[in-house]
Amino acid sequence: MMNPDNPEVSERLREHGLRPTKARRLVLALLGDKNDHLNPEGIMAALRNKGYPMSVATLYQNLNNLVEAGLLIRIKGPDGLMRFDANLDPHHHLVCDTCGKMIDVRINHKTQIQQSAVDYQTGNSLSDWHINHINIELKGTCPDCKK
Amino acid sequence: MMNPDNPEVSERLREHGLRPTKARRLVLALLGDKNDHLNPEGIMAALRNKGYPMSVATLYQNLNNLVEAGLLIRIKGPDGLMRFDANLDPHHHLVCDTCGKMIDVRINHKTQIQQSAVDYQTGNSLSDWHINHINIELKGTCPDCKK
DNA sequence: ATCATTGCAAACTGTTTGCATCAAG
DNA sequence: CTTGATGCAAACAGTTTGCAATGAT
Repeated sequence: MMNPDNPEVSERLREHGLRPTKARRLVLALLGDKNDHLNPEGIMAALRNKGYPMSVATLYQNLNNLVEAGLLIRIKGPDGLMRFDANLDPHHHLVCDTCGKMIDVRINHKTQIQQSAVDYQTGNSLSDWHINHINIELKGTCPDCKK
Repeated sequence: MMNPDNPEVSERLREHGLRPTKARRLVLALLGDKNDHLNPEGIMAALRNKGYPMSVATLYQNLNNLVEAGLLIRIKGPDGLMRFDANLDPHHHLVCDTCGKMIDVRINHKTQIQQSAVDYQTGNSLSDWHINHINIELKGTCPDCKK
């Protein structure tokens, strides 16, 4: 993982109004370069393995802090558990039904999607709503699980 | 709600290999004609209001039975709680960020979406995956909350 | 009569909170 | 030194499970 002692990490935290404590630097450094969409348990396990155990309370508190500060995005995994994504650019996810792996994808058809969407029962357009976000989740089988 | 004593309800249950017990008929009848995407608590409340209280255990057991039997679809609400949908046709959802209302929408651009999707980091196509489901969630503000 | 279903209470899982100790500014 | 962060343990919410009583075929 990226070195949590890297001044850039502390910098980023301060820029977003958070004290650069050890716990935050560890979490941010771990998620910052990996793109694993870990859940809280996975984060704890990863940090424990690297010799930096952290209490559940601290982890959850800081995950909430980091999300509020805009340094992480909270997403829902296929199991319904929260996962955390350090990729802040708008993007979507492709999830493997078999192993749960989740990768980031880029999709460009937002406008068309929005235009083609109609109320399921009436068939009417949705122009009386104000749509501000489109979230696309692809599901399938990853290359490894296809074998 | 649709009459839970309607023979059609029992029929549907039997067709799907489930005994037409009172609990199942009530849940299926409630969700069958409404399109409210209720969560378990909401279902219990609705049934209680109508004079048919049901224990949590029974409700959850039966929701699982009905989903396994293919009579209901389990979806995740914006709050992360499960909700249940009796609309079995493929469709998507539009959720109000303010009040949580959730309506069904029809979207026709599956092929284009699938074709335009690329791995976020490599930019490569996803042809090494087998994609079998696309789930689109629109978020915004509903007509009532816009006022 | 048999076997599934109900419903209570207890277990469980993931997440949050209270509070005394500890660390950052 | 002051204020915020940590971590334990206890609380919490939603869901599941064990089991005796009950209901469906």
